[in-house]
Amino acid sequence: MSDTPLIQDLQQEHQQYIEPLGNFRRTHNCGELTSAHLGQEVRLTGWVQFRRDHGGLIFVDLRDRAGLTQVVFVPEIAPKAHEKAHILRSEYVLALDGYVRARPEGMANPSMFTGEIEVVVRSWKLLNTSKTPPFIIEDRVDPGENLRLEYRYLDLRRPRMTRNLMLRHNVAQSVRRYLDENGFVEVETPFLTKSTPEGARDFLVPSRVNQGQFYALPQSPQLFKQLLMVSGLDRYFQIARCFRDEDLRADRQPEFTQIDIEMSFVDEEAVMTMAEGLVARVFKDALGKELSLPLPRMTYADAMAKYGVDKPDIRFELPLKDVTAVVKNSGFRLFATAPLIKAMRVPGGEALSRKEIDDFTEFVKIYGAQGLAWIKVRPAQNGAPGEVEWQSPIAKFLSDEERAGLTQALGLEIGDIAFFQAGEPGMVNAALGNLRVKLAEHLNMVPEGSDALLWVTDFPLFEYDEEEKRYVACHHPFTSPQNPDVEALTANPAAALARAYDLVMNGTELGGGSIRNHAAHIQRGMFKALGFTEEEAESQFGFLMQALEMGAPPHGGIAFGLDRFIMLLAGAPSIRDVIAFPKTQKATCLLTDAPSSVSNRQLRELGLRLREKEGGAK
RNA sequence: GGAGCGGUAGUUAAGACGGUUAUAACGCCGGCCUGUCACGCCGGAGGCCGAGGGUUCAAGUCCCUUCCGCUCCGCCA
Repeated sequence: MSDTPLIQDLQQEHQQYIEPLGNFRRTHNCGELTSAHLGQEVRLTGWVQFRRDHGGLIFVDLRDRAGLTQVVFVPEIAPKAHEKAHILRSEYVLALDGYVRARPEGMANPSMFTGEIEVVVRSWKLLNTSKTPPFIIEDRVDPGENLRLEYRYLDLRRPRMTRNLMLRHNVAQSVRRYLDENGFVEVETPFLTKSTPEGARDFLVPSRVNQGQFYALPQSPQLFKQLLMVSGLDRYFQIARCFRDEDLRADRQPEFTQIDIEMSFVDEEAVMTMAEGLVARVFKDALGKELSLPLPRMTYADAMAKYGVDKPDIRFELPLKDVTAVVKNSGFRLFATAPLIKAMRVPGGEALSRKEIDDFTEFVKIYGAQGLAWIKVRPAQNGAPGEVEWQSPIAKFLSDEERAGLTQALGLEIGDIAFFQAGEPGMVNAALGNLRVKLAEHLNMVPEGSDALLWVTDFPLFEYDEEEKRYVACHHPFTSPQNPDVEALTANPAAALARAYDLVMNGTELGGGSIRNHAAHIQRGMFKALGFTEEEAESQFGFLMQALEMGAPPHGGIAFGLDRFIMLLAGAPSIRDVIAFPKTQKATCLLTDAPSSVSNRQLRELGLRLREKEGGAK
């Protein structure tokens, strides 16, 4: 054993100083005192952020959720308070009495909101000690994600995280105010509900009372909000928790929150106008920013053609161009056989190094690309002024005519690079569409602090699922087709368009919605087109169709991903940073150690037995 | 299901070519310090290099297995 007292010993030794709160009432928080409060008697509570013990003077930065205030222990003014202050350590909790005074000439700290003043302590009490925290409670250093999640309550003490949660609160309140003012009624829908095979994997909850049967946690309140329209509620909203048992991402958690909205007697315009107003209100309330309305719109087809994705980031240009017609007959075999060839001109990209291009080539392989063809346009080495030279692995396959065609189609100029992708349309669009975003970041083409919102409309109604060998709903199966002719739907599902719309912000899908099928026969046609037998449709969604037959009004709605919205507003790199207690990528909670095994007794009550091999119950 | 990155002191990182006692900063502990504010100065403690196995005279470093965290593909109506 060493002579140094253990940290725990010190903390325990200090516990003798702990006093009860008693009838102490704070008068201010730690973020609000300024020169306007000079001379006032104040009482503060908070945590010790930093202690600067000068032997004589002792300074402490006291922190609560509102900010920091410097408090000072002065031996000449309060000798007892000063003497005891030597025990203070990081994250000790205290309550103090004192008065506000100006800091001496030239001692103000302009980087603190409360930097003009300090609180001179007259007396104080220790409310609790703290072990030395596993990491410094500060924005400056990011500890590892596992530590942050294991000690989430400390992570949330960090100003950045506290700010995110408060922003989230402000947005939620702003949403509630706007929707309330516009006649929306907040209704809670069940968490224990029915599993449906369409869409994401359900979280299942075994029923004790009905053994062998399961509830599902809702992927969204979709069906219930439609039923509320049949109820005549007219305008519904809910800030609703949703659950999807799918793999996680930086912007995806298994439980997340939607701002869920449904309206009766509306068309697309009415829903989109209302939704724009909501978003503008949030921008104003939470950020103090004006959003100019109406928001721009783009069809799905245009988005895919120009940006390769259905949620384009339009803060920068870099459009994709279809050059299939220009080069399909070239000597480059890949071009000759590809169903689609697209290219993207990058102004100034000629400066990209071989290494950078190799990295981008690796990047597009993620999306199934075989490689990445490119052309650099430079001044000719020993040609006449203005004459250009192409440096490119594929230039030798291109005729003069094809080169002229590309130059014109892409608007190529000296200093540019153009990237090409050829193959199946899905791969070509994914590869170039994602490369576009990657390049814009790499070349700093994304303007700081600018936000670009837009609507994407006219989505396809169906998409073909290669695995299941059938069409599935693009949005969800309750979305109304633009052409309600059920015969046409089943005859040519690929051509059908949906009355659906997505709101996109900076390349992220913020929300999406649609006008629903309120006529039962059209809803039946949808199920038929999706390959449901009448019996399947009846057993899974019979209750919906029965409701539609009981005077369902025309209705539609939208749902926003609250977490993603906050993430964008806060500029957070991960959705975990705007959720108080998120899960890891393996969907576990490091703080509580969930999920965990349960006793055999609990399993017996549910009528469940685990497979023998591994991971059985205790 | 798959690809990639990471795990070294309490924390953040360096060390990677196999070769003395494994570094640094911050934090922590002790002392000094009356205007600091990421206070300063002096001194000190702190390590199963994620875990297990292997190769070798010798492994933080090479090989295999495995656990944990992150990013991405698939998946997410």
